[in-house]
Amino acid sequence: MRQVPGISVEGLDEGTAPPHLDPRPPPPLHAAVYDWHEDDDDDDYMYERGGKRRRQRLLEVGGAGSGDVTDSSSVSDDVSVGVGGGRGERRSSGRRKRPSSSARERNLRRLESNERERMRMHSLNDAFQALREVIPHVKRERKLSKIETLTLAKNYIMALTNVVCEMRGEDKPYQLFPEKSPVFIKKSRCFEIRHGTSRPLFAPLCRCVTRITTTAITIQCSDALCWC
DNA sequence: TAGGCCATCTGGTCCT
DNA sequence: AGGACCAGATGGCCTA
Repeated sequence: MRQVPGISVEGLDEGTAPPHLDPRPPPPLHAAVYDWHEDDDDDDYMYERGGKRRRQRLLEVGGAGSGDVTDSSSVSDDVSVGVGGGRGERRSSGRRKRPSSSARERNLRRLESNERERMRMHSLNDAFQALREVIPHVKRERKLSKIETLTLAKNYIMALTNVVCEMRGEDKPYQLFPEKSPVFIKKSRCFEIRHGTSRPLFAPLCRCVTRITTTAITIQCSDALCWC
């Protein structure tokens, strides 16, 4: 049984996530994965974008360190493919004018920025994982998505706050589980939260069958909506 | 096979 | 000025 401060939770297994869900980061990428080129006149630079797995494949196939990885499906020469841009701005060309610093300098700064961003996202994912581990939800045959994690955490906090307030004889501050919710959990889920209350409590927490007693909050779901 | 979810890259903007 | 933050773009993996 997993212990949560003040609350014990049943129905959570300690199984690990499937291999494909392993949150650990892959080894850092390096400059060879970029298909960026300097023209002879040293005025322009180009680079290729894409997902990590593709670049990892390119690393394996194209040879690390070559700095000249190519692919038949590569878009590095296809100027119709956008190259990012933030805050709603769209770029129509994959070829951009380089600023005053050299392409190599700029590429180095970009790599450093990428590394920092990766680390930032990894720490964010670590926080998500830590949150998943303290949220009571059903059997972990499937890892909670980020949106599910946030929604469940919010609802969990609200439900517990209501329980505490009710135990104190105060009004419950939160109206839980409105009719419409943007998040659904697709599989049937059932779990039980045990806590140390001294008197029975009953609360309609959602469309699920929910019962709060002196020792437990029991929630059973037979359909798609649960804690969302 | 389409859609969901995710990791990563990227450049703009904000903050210290 | 440099790093953090943000959101769009992209591509890979998985599941229904």
